[in-house]
Amino acid sequence: MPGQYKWRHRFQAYVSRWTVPREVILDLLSRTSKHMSAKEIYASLYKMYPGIGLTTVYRTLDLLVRAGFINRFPSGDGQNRYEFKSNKKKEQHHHLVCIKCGKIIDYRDFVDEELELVKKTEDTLAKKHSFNVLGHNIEFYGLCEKCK
Amino acid sequence: MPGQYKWRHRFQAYVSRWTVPREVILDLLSRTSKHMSAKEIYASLYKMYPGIGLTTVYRTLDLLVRAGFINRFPSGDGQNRYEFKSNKKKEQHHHLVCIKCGKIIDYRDFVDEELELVKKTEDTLAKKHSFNVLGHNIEFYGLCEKCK
DNA sequence: TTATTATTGAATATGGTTATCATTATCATT
DNA sequence: AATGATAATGATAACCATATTCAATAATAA
Repeated sequence: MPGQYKWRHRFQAYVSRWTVPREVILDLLSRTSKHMSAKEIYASLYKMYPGIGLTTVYRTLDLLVRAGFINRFPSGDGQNRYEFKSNKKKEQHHHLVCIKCGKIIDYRDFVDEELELVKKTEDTLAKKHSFNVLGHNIEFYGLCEKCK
Repeated sequence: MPGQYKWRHRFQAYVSRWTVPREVILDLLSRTSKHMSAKEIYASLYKMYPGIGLTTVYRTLDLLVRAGFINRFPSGDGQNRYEFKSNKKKEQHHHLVCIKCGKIIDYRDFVDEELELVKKTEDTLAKKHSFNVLGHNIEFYGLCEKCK
């Protein structure tokens, strides 16, 4: 089965047991470029693994966020969405969110400038406030073509 | 009473009636630099206006966000927080949020660079995706001095 | 293979926010 | 200043995402 042991080693630095739910959730997120909610992830996995529980999805997502595998960000409609954290610069992006229909567009404009500023800000804030900066959310919101 | 008619004119471009709840909620937010949740706003106002309802607080906050008087941002603990939107450059800032205790630090570093990049990004995204950009959220998150 | 115990998942609770609807208050008109 | 149309309010209950509880299950070490 492809990917079965793909993340195992890195994952087990954070938790002791490698289980099917952890495997399939991480695998799903690594394969999609969608920004999925917990419910969507659950629904998607349920087809192939009818035993899986929504509770476990929430728990595992939380785990994956803490372990740095995925990003969690609020999507404006009251729920969080999750995406695989890529370390390829090509795939780095931020979000443009429609507050009416919820559509999310990834944008990659000014990545270099953004990353530079983000890095600089992170370093400065970390020093200045003795903060351990773990990540950031940058998003623009407004009305998409259809909704405005 | 100070502030009683302070916002009235600008406000009434968006709604037809000027009411006590609208007055006091807007007034409270304009006076504090705290990032208050709906519940906190309700609790704070309840002392002086025991008749006020939580429902109205939520409704009014929503109104104020849409009318551009205040910013709403998710604070990581599942609830939203609100802050008065200043047009004084001196007061513009973004947030550094502790994911453990919820502490929020306003930072003002690199404001010029940030604003420039934000402006540029907004313009580009608006054109490129026919998006009507209404605002943005920029926040860094991590662990504060006490929690790390 | 077995024992240990981390992990799971069903059920239930929690907590922020929203919808409903009868009552009340604002404000243009008189 | 009084009236009346209706916008706005607030109590209640519903809703929905997420968290907690706990008995059952399954992953690893021995």
